[in-house]
Amino acid sequence: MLDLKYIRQHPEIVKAGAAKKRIPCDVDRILELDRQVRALSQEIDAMRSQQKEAGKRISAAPPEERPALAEAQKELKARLKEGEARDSSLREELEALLLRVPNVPADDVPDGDDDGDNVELRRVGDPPSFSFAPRSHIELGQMHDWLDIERGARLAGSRNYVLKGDLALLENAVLRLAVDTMVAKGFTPLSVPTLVRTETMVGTGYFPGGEDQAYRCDERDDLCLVGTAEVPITALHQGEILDGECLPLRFVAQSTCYRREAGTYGKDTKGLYRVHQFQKVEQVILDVNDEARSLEHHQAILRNAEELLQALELPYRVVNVCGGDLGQPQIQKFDIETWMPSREGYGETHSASRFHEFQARRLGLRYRGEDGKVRFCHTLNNTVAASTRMLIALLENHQLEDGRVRVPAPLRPYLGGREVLPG
RNA sequence: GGAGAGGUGGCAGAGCGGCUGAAUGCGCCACAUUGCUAAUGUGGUGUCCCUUCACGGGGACCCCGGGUUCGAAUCCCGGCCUCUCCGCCA
Repeated sequence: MLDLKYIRQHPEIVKAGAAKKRIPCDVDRILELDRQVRALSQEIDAMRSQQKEAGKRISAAPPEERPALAEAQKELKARLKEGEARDSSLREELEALLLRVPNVPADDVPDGDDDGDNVELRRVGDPPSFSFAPRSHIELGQMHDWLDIERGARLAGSRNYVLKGDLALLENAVLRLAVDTMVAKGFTPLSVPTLVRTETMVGTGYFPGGEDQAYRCDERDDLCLVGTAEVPITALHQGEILDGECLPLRFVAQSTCYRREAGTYGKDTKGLYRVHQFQKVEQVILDVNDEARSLEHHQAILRNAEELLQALELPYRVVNVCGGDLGQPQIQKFDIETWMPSREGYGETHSASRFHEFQARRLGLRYRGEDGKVRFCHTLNNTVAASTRMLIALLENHQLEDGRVRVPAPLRPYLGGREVLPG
């Protein structure tokens, strides 16, 4: 959420930002409502002040005079009530609009309509050139009885799967490596709920707007399954005023991620690329309200992911996501796309975002600075490793001619020292 | 799931329906005093909105949302959460 004062002072910047993101946003209506709310609240405050004065006079008056004085206040009470009703309906409309105002993208976010306009920043590692016909992760999975998509679908519907044997172990190995790597960098490991209140989804910017992408409980429980651990981690300290001394907070958590993938029918229907449930290790940073530090963190969390990919010997590229492909909350986002031979291209595996105070403002996540002032935090996050897409990349990039798969060195300790799977 | 208790400022903990944005203690900050530290004394110590060039002024907030009342932290209803006991269970 943007500061209403900021919108009031810089309406053109907000409008231009929304246009760059291709997100419709009626800034003028917001400004109009803001004017009305402020004018009305002045009236209401004056009436309340009057009412308080009258209350004091009544309490000071002799008991026999009180009924008459109280009677005289009834008209004011009625007017106040009417004003408050108008006030709350205006505020309700204003709030609903404010929740949908997109964060203003950074200047170096490229212009563009969709992911086709994202700008490649760098490529690291060369896609493998095979001396044989490479197999897809699906073929490799079936060949070794590692992957059961038919039964996954029978259990849980389309876009579900079962990992078996060494592939199940490999999943755990990648996740553990990811967590351990981040802990070694000083991140605090968390184990967090994946079922959260709707309020938490709103606070992190997924709602309103992303309802179709989330699984929600029925009306008995006001709970949603998260699509990423970003949600519970970022919201961990919602509603708090943190001691500035304890910042930055760096967290890492592995969680199951649930995605409805509404509107993707017919897209990436085969294999593990687009599924309803997977495991992911996520890194989140909460820090003071400082642009320079935010930028540093953004580079750091991007680097953390790149280092992991390099250690796993996976070729990837980094793209600067364009305006039209950015979500509502982000200031800027860098995606990492890892080479996937079966796609004959790069597939998104990581997404590093910075939000400025957008999420913190919605969450009521603040801190007290050295000067004693209370400010909203800055938040950032990035993937460390998402299970299924990492498995695709590992199987397909490191496959051998006989269908076995080479295990990159950092994963071996988690697989009993094995250098090749199966084996 | 059944029965009870409770949610007040950084923490602990008072609070008759008006004089309570809130006693008191601890913590914290400033100043004073003392070789240093400790101890002691004095003062200060919430968040947010509107308004003002400024000094200042007005308002909201005692878990959240409704209600009663001229007036609610205080009474009533609903929700959320915590604790105790019983039941059930990984």
